[in-house]
Amino acid sequence: MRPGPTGGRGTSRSVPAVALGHVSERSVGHGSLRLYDTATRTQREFVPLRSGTVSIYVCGATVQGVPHVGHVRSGLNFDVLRRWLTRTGHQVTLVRNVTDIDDKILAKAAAAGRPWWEWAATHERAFRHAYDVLGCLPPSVEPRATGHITEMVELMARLVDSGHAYASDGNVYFAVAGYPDYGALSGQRPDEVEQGETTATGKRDPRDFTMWKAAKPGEPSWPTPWGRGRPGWHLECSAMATRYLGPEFDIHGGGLDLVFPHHENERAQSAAVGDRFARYWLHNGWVTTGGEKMSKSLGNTLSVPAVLTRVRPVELRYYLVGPHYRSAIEYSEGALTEAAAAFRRVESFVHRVGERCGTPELGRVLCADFVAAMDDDLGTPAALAALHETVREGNAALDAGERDVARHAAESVRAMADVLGIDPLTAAGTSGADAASRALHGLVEALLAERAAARTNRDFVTADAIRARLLAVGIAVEDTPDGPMWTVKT
RNA sequence: GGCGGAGUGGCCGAGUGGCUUAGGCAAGGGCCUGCAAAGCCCUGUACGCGGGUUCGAUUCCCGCCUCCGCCUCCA
Repeated sequence: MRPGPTGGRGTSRSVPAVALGHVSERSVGHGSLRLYDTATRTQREFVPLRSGTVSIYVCGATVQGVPHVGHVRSGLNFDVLRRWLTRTGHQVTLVRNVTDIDDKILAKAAAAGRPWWEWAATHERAFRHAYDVLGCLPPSVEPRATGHITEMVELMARLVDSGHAYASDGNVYFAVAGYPDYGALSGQRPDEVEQGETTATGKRDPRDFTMWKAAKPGEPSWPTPWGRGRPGWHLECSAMATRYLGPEFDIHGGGLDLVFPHHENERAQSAAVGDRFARYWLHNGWVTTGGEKMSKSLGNTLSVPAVLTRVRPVELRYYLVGPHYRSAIEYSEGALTEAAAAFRRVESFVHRVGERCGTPELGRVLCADFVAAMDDDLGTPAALAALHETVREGNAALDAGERDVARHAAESVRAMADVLGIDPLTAAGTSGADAASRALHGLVEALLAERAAARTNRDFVTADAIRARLLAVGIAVEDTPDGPMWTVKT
């Protein structure tokens, strides 16, 4: 627990009646966000290149299949980063690329007997839908690899001209020996490393990696000064990051597995032509199943659409955003269910306040503990603890009839939840204000009026029968000092 | 072989050289309630194993065990 100027958790616990005394308006632009930088293996204070603006490049998906919960964790983690930066007064530019040309896409499309571009487009839509439904704010741009061949060729030309790359039989390789800093990001020793694309024989050094692959019969290709071919994975991210964010930008993110070789290679390509490239490198941890990394070969039982048949989107988001972004998540149905229950506690608090005090606004006031937690390398676990403390204080205030305190607590809860993308009143999968909902509302209210009459007459048999009948169709009724509340159970 | 991560109470999941030993879920007791539900209060003393440093270690150091990731496509 980081002791803050207001005394931290101890203060809020011992003086619950002044629950709002421990929250504070975040002073915009004066934060002290610290982020763990993979390149230095330390937490560093985050200072953007240009004050007030932040540029982020996140490696998105290779759109070769249906997204699973591991894929979207990355998108979610960086969405939280983006929301926090925005909330603390930064203008954020977020680039999340789409790799739409790649060996696996070609192979899977061929196996399915479909055009590669259709296969890629289909799964790109699946990914975007998954991100959307889980409440990821849209990136500033989602560049596709195939749309940036020109930039890639330009970058390769610079590398070839400066002697950092060479062409051989239509392949273009990066010469690792000419870049002494190779390995610094990942901690790998170049001598111990052997790059994967060794089937090609034109390499001058086994450590060299492929930037561009020579055309093969039946595969798509684009023209270059060294012959037709298609881009390698590493080249495209360097080209697209630079295209949209310039030669130097603030944060480069992605999954832990991308550190080597992908990000090491990106950095080498860009640094070799004199670009400073990313200033901070952030990597999120894995979602594993049965102790093993969730790989694409495990089938689609953990695809996002499959999991969303069991919990609501916002509940899956709570599950994936709750643990620290750098720790591993061992996926389990039990833990997912617990996360859903934890979210519902927050949700029902906001609804309780709404029923009794009017719908709480989306507040601006955050707990000091919440701010401290988020500034500490996006400490979402401690941030959620602060949020839950506020829920408890708000519930207590509600029980004590202190409506103003309760309403303020709910507004603060909404503000904190919004930073995490789980505000119960706006998050995906939590609303339903259409015509059918209004009709349902009228019907339930009519039955509850009957039940109220029965209760007044102390005819509890009838009253309980009405409640049981509603419950049987999935509507739970709870009596409160302010009258009955009902919710549709999901 | 090279590089790196992890083992916390019934479960999930933070964190820390001792202090009010997060938070959630589940459990037990209590308050409230026609009942139920929700809510609130209380309870629960955990840190893989063996050494070492220390007044004191789950937290630092050494060794060991187990598990996992990257080095090939991967969020």
